[in-house]
Amino acid sequence: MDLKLATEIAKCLSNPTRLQIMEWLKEPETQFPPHETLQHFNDGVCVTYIQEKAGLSQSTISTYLTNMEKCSLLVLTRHGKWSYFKRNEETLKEFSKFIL
Amino acid sequence: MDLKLATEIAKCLSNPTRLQIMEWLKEPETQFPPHETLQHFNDGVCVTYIQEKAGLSQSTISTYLTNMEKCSLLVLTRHGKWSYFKRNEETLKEFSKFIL
DNA sequence: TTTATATATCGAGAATTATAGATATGTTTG
DNA sequence: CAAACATATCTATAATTCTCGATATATAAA
Repeated sequence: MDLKLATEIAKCLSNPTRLQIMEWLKEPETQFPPHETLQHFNDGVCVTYIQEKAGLSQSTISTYLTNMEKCSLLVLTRHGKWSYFKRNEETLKEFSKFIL
Repeated sequence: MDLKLATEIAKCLSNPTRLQIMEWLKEPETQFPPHETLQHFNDGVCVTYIQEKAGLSQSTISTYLTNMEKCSLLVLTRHGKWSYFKRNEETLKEFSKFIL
């Protein structure tokens, strides 16, 4: 973890909606309805569910999630037409270690 | 630590200069010259030293530090005409706990 | 292979942040 | 008290971010 990456990560966390998404993704089972196709949350939550819960536009949430994935805060897994996002705990630990 | 405060903290950390200041303040002895009046770094580092090292204007650095203190990332102690800033490790730990 | 669905990307205007110079405030020193 | 020094605040402009609607892309269903 270097200064540049840590800055990008902090930028992602510096918006209430994005930070809230990170919190929601700690416990997808209690925060989101189950997915029809996937019977578990192993790969995270689809964009639509996150978008509906956040209440912002589809394009905004998609951009958020893409950027969060680019700095490795989130892991993206595609299944068919769906994109599932989950937290990358390793990055969060490294970021914590960097600032502490 | 709630979402609002955590967002403010992340905002402070989302700028390379501010994040760098937080890193410098981990080891003031190795990063800054000794202060003439204070013989230790117990209360942190004065604004001028930080400003000179960062290379931005006095007003910009003063604003940075004031905001970082407002969200309790830094602790301010005044001695005469000097303002000394040091890290608030407790806040950093709480922030880490919040995101992990 | 047309249509519907899910997500990504583009372009633009509004809102916020970055940063500086000028100036104000408070402290020390002559 | 006047001058010098350290820091804080004000004001303004440049740069960046926020956020959306429109549109593109990719997959699935009819």
